[in-house]
Amino acid sequence: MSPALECGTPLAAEPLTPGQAELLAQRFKALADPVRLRLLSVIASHAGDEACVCELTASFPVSGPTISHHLRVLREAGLITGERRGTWIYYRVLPAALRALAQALQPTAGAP
Amino acid sequence: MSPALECGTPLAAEPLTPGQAELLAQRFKALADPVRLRLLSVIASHAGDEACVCELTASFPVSGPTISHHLRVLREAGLITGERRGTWIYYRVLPAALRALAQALQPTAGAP
DNA sequence: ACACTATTTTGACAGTAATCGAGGTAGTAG
DNA sequence: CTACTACCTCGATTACTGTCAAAATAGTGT
Repeated sequence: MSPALECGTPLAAEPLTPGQAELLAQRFKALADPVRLRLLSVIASHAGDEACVCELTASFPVSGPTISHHLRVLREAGLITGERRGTWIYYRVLPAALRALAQALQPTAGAP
Repeated sequence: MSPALECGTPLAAEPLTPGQAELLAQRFKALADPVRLRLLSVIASHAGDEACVCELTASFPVSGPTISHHLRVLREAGLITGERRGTWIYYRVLPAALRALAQALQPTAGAP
């Protein structure tokens, strides 16, 4: 899923096409939840740049299935990736995806 | 509303507090809609860095009230500001707000 | 094969958000 | 004051999203 991560369009340079807007909105929608933002930041700031689901579940006042749901949303948005090692599944963030979104928000990235 | 725009916390540096996450999510939620993203980009890339509502309404396949609704969401998220001049109301983006959000996404802004 | 743990999937429910039409407010012009 | 334009607010409808409990899947160990 999400073949190309190309959200590099600087929002303020020229009007987004409906397609670009749809794609960007999909990514931002994944960020538009406090639990998901915290999940992202916990994973990103964790030692080894990855975290096991069990650690995440323990850090939030929501049920396991809910954590799983949010991880899936983040995964399908191309913001994180998960890898199974034995009993546990470890998630890590994809920095390029975050960087691409940050770039899209940059006000007139290369304007004179 | 939204007294301080301080979203400068770099998501990946350390786990967000629930409060920070709530605040950030609120802003990202405003960006999580294709119409709003396009409104933002049309305004930002418009000559004079501002656009009249009538121009916006004409550029989208949605009704006037819907545009008005989206502009209100963007306004209440602190991303744009509107000013009445005679019959027309002109909106412009607040670049600092976008920059703050971009910064929050920067992966480990100043990590060694 | 069985029991046990870790994680996801499924199904249901409640709350929220996008959209529109109808009606209201503000400003301009005659 | 009336008519007209630009924009907003209100109320209703429809669609989506976050959440949980229950059940399914995957792996480990006995």
